[in-house]
Amino acid sequence: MTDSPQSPLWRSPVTSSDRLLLEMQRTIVEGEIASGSKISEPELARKFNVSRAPLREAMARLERCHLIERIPNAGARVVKLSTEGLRALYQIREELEGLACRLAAENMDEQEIEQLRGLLDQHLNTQRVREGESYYQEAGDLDFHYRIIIGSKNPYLINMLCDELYFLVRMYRVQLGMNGPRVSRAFDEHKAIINAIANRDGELADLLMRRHIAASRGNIELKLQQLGK
Amino acid sequence: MTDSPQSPLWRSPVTSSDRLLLEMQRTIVEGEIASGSKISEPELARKFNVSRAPLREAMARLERCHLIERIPNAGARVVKLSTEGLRALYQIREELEGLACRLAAENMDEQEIEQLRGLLDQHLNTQRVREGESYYQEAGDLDFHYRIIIGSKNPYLINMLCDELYFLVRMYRVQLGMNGPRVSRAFDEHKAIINAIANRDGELADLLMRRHIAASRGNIELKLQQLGK
DNA sequence: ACAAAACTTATTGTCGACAATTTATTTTTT
DNA sequence: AAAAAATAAATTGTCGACAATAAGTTTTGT
Repeated sequence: MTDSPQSPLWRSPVTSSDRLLLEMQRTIVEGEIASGSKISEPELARKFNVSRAPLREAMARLERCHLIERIPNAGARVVKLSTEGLRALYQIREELEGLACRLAAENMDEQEIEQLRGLLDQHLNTQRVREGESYYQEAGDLDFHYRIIIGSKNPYLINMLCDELYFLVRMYRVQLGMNGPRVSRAFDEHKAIINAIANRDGELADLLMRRHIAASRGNIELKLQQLGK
Repeated sequence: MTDSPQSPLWRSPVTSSDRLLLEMQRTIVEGEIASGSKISEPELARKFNVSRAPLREAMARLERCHLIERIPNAGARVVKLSTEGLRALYQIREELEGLACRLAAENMDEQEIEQLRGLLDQHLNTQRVREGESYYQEAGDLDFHYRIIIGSKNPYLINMLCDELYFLVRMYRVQLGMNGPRVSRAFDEHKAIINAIANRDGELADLLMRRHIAASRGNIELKLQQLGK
């Protein structure tokens, strides 16, 4: 129980179903397989040049991170994005990442905190160089959140957020094109959170992270409503 | 995304791996397969009279609810119970069930609340009849928590708590023999929580549930330390 | 006698084929 | 012609066998 080396995110993908999982996660998050479309096992098995055994194993893990939904004897579909789904997802995220911040303020060592600061500076630079490029912003933001979650040192929390929920979070952000004007504001919020953690003020870090995520949710929810649905 | 009919807890177990999952969950939680022992696929396949395909599917889902841990090409082991694990588990539980209470206060309809009250009365009776029988207390307590979680109406929350975390919770309680003197106190706490939900006071319900779970954790942690480890 | 390497054994991961179930199409009935 | 029943096609779930990897044992060398 000391650490959680189960998902292919934390170890190199040794087996064939590991590689499949990573590839399919990317494919679904990026929207290359349309949201809501049915998944044909024989078709995908041909496409990826594997048998159905590792494919089904990968699909079981895709279900685990809420990217597909399976019905026995009927098949699997890619999840549909919706405002209610986003709400439900971010309710959990607020709660769990708030907790992660509180625990990170207790459990992160000085070196980890310093690395976190470094990460923020680094992202500030790439952000200046590449104005408007949403990809870097996206990746940077995720790095930040991941490190804090890992800093909580709670294996279950790490597993739930990084291995399960975050793929859906990314899917919402990618498919709604998160290149908005929230860049610099998010940066300031990140900075404030780091300071709270460095001061070992878990309560404040918790509060700031909740607000940060709530703001992010509002942003995405707006986009979702603009797009008609 | 409206509801979550995926796990065999929410639909009747149609497939062979469904039945296997339910049986193995019970087996592990009750301790019939020793904590920490290795799981042999050929052996279990013979024991349950199935091929390895559905067995492996069931094992993938056992891993999801943290009852076993798998290492690629090396095999799977039943999880070991530990004080650190219990801590980590209950940290999450406090947070998520607190949230569940808050949401339940918003989203449960009058009928559900009434049923919840009925459940509590019913458990009071069986408890009086069968003094000291820990099984009924256990089942009753779980029923209570499950209903509130479902009352939150948040599919992700329901899935995470009922389908993933709660098996481990039960495993800790069962294997440490939770027949303690906390019976009547837990009953009063449950009553207070229901009242808060009925009054639509989500904040209070949240607080009371956190305390309730913290008390429960303290109880189990004590037992764990008594047993030497 | 101990350490390292080669070999043997056992377990896991993957494959192709078959059985069971669902979905789509055609046929029958009113 | 529309609805229902029967049939056909396709997809999912399961099986037994093989290949790849890891663990256990014996052999070899210093």
